[in-house]
Amino acid sequence: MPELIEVELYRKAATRTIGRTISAVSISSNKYLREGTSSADLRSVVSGSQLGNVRRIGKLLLLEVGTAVIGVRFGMTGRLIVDGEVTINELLYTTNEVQERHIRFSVEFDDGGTLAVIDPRGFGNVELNPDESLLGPDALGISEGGFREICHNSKSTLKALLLDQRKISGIGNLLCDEILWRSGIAPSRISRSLNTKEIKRVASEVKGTIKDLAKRGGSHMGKLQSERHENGVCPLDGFPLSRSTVAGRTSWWCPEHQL
DNA sequence: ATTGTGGCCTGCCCGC
DNA sequence: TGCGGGCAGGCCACAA
Repeated sequence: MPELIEVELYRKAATRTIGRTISAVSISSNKYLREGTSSADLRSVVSGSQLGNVRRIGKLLLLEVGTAVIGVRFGMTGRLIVDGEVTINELLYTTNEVQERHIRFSVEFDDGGTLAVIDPRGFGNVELNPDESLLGPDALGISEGGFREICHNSKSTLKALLLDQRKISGIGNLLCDEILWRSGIAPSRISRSLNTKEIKRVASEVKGTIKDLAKRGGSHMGKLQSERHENGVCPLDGFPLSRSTVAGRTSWWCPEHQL
């Protein structure tokens, strides 16, 4: 589950390749290219060019090459390998073993180095010049006022809102449950029903939780994570956790303190 | 505008 | 020992 935290680590690792000249790109299969991007386009844009800036919006990694931008989405099991070094050693719901057949995309540099995406399940994709305007503000940069406005304009549940990358980008299912748990808000709460105090709390926990989990080692290092299973109990009050599907996603939450 | 469902694809774990 | 089924969750297409 590469969420904002993991993709930020990928971005940092990718900065090591800024300024290098690209000698070749390869893609495992056209299936790994997003609809609208062809391998010929990709090749013509990058051949002989230098890698420019490396940016991130939410879970989307952006590699600038001349005037073009290569967007990389990591799906559930994608990891970045820079010069043979795997950026993250442990990811949930997948194998962490590096297998050649799982390399989906790679950029070779004329100095012999590489930047590659390894993604066992292949849910990720590569897109040329992705429409960045489709993504909401990055979760780490969201302001309280901005968050209040998003809440007031939404008829959906808070869980659906936090996971909606068009409204706020970077939060995945695990981060989401942890944020809600720390905020004391049930996932099924309608966003518009939050009072000023609650909005303040959630806005603060969005940033606080991401920063804290980054320190703890990743999206899967939340305090709730170890109890996200049958018969799990709330680490805060010991109450049995509830499991339900909200916004189409498995949600674990404490009915005692999340209201 | 929002929700639900199914699909993509692989690995892991469980029960038989 | 091995096989099948269920499940994990990011993201998209589609239907309602």
